Amino acid sequence: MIATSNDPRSNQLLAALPDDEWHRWQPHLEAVTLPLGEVLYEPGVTLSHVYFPTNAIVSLLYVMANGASAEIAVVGYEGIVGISLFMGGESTPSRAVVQSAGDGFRLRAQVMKDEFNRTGPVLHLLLRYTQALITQMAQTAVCNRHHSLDQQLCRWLLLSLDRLDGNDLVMTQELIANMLGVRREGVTEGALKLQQEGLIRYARGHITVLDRARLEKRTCECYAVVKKEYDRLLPFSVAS
Amino acid sequence: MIATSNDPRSNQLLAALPDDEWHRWQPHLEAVTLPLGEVLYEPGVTLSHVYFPTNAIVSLLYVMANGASAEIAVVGYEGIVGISLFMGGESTPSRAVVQSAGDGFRLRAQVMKDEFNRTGPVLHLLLRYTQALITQMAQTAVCNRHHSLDQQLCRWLLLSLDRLDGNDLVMTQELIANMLGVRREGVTEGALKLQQEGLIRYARGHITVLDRARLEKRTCECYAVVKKEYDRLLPFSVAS
DNA sequence: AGCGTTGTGTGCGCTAGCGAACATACTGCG
DNA sequence: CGCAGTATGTTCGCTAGCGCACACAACGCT
Repeated sequence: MIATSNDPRSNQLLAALPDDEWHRWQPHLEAVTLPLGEVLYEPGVTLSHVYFPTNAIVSLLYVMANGASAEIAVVGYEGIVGISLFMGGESTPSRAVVQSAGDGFRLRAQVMKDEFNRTGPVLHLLLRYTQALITQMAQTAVCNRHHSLDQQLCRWLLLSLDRLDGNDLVMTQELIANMLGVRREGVTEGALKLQQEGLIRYARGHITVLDRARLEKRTCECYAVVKKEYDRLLPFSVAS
Repeated sequence: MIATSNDPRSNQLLAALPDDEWHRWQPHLEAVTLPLGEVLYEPGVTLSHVYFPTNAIVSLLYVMANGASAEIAVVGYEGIVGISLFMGGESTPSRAVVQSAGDGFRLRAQVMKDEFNRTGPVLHLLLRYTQALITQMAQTAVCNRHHSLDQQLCRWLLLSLDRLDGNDLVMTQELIANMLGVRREGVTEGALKLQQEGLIRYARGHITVLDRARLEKRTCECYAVVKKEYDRLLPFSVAS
């Protein structure tokens, strides 16, 4: 479902642009590779670009004063990184980090803002996307409050999988722990159970999902809520 | 800082409108009283109005399948309830409930959308507000993950206090527990400590904050992050 | 005055997840 | 080949918060 070449239209927001907008944007789109761990923006820093991942995944993380962190939301080929640019704040208190290496495109801040301010269909597309992102954040808050590490791990795997081509993810338990804001040992335990029951297989930073359906059964309602809302707000949205 | 009469301009978004917008809006603004517990919108239901609280406070809550709940964000005289209307989704998976009785104004959905689509300064004002709200949600997620019930209680008291005139809030521990998504007994314990140390005084659904400064010392960084971001994005914003 | 309702206080056993320390085991590099 | 670094597995004691049960006190209604 994702084009394998690095086609800008692999990003579903770009793909959803009407033809005339698309032709205006195209010359400004700059292809970028997004290596694991790359920081696309830091808290409080004015953004220079917005990013449209194609086959990369970007985490929006909040890092606390003591270094502990928590993932707020995740953005893949269905979205855009840097909404604060058109929302008007120019920066946010969070950090955007590449969670799964891949490619994407970017647009200079000024170009993005100019396009947004033309207030055609692009505006409504981006705002609907933003609402979907808001839902994801809200659900993350709920999930952090009420659900078990095991459930959250499943949710996280599913959200990542939805944004990837295939069933493999390159990801250590340590990194997952950072995203979820839990201990690495907790992730190890959860992953072990999943592996023993045959839902996933993993080894040294490489995870393969074997039984997606059972992952969905094990996770909390949060995954479905978010998925449904993305589907509703962005009809072209995330494949599963 | 808040006008005592029910003046629409007590709502800071309405107050921030340029004169010509304001004059267009004024005839459409309908004064409403917002009693404790009133539900302004339900998950998935298309909004009929947006609400501008003046001296009421509205909680955005997510209620799970099993009835447990968690507050996602809180809106007072600095904001607007029903952003999904102009964000394009028309509804959200969450519920808006009056957390502190008071007054406000509302605008019919169509009027709001028409105004938004004129895409003047109103658009940018509302989007900046939305970004502030996003920050609050993100920080709620982080706080739910990493901070103690005691800290969250302080944060909650402060956020509520910022949206009220004076130092009193009408609020039972049971309701606070629903908002925070914790047990009522936990809130009782936390509140007891605060009372013993002279930070607050309370009795049967009525809480008085005695020492705001020490509350701020006891809470986690989340409160300050949110406050700072509101101040930055909405320069007129929340008094303290 | 009496009574149900509502709000708060307390105790108890239980569990998930934490923090820390340490044990493997695989992998890539010199 | 050997070694350093990285990823995962395991243990142990500890604490916050949960679920449950119940006591009590204040309020407000008849």
